[in-house]
Amino acid sequence: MEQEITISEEKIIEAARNVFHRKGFDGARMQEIADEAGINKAMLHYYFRSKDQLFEAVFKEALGRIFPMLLSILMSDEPIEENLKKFIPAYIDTIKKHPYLPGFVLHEMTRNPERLTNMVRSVGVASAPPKILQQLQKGMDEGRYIAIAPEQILVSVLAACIFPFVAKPMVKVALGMDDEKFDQFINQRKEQLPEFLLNGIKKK
Amino acid sequence: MEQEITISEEKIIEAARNVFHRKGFDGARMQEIADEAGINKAMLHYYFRSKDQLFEAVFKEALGRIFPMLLSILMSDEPIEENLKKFIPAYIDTIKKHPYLPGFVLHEMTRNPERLTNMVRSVGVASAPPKILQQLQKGMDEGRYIAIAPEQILVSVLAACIFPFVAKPMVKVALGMDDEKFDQFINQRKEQLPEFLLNGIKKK
DNA sequence: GTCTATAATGAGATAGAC
DNA sequence: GTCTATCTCATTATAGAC
Repeated sequence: MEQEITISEEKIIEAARNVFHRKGFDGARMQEIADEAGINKAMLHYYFRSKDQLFEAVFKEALGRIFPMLLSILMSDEPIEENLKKFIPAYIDTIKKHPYLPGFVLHEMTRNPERLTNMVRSVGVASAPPKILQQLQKGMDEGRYIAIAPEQILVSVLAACIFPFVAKPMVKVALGMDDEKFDQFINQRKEQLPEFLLNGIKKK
Repeated sequence: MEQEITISEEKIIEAARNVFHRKGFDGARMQEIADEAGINKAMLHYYFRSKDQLFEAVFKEALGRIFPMLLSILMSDEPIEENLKKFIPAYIDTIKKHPYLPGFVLHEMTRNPERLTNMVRSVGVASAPPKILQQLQKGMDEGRYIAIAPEQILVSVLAACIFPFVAKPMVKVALGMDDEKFDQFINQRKEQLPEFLLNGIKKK
């Protein structure tokens, strides 16, 4: 019997993830989630009580997928070159598996920024100064990197990884791609992005 | 009397823009738009007939703000250096005036990609090959630029400009900024981004 | 053109049988 | 645990007075 629970609960979460990721909280319908899970709408309430709580489960799961990735780049002890060459392809691969995840999180954060602030507060992230910023600063002081605020570089790195997925429809139209071409584009990006970004940091 | 029309209509559009940009179509409430415009809910329907049509007006306006900017970078005849140095600060300035616009457009495109496809089709954009891609290719062929697919560079440029606004809450938390600090961050970005991106393109 | 009141519907949530 | 039927409320949309 216990297995039944986990099976249904897992089916529900999976369906809810699909629907919430694509449509956001406001656009999602409990009926659609139930249909996608192949069960009855009442079951959603049996397991998760309300739409809010079901959403909360999906949103926390999403943060749980994103934050470790962010922290791994922010806090890595490795030199930046190795860090980016390892991190960027891994990051892109993870997003490929859940392509709607970044847009979902960004949209829901915009809709309700306090939720994020509260979560961070409650988890009590010590918010240590990211090591990657220190490393960038050091490289600049030593004249190896060009003089750009480390924060600007960091945001540009994340932007370069995440944005293509958030803007997929726009990219497809602007560059005349179908889904297959877009997938090739992402694979190419995995290879070429570290090179491009590192080249941007280094002094001539 | 005619003036009354345009005044009310303008007030409504402005209120609808504020609400739709922040909450998206699904999260927006006609009541909230009416309150924000300081008029009665019924007036919204008098002027725009339905929520769908009011949204359509706001969405078209949004595309009308974004596409000219995109085309101006894509199709500029100027050398890339001048193009980026002029375009990026101008782009960022425009977004600063409507900070929720990019997230709004991206979210609504994800929610309904066909709308975009249809619009582009109906406008019949000839979709000429972007000149900036040709210029990048030329620079590579001549050995001035590093060998990265021009499309990857183009998307990275757009990402670097747009992403900070879409991810504002995340950036603020990750880097411990308040609104004032974030504004300074954006101003700094306007100055430093062209430098960083051009450095990324150029060969050592 | 602008308002109040109300209709019509959609969606989250619950009751209760099995 | 799972389903059907139903309740309740929020929200879009309209009717009709002024």
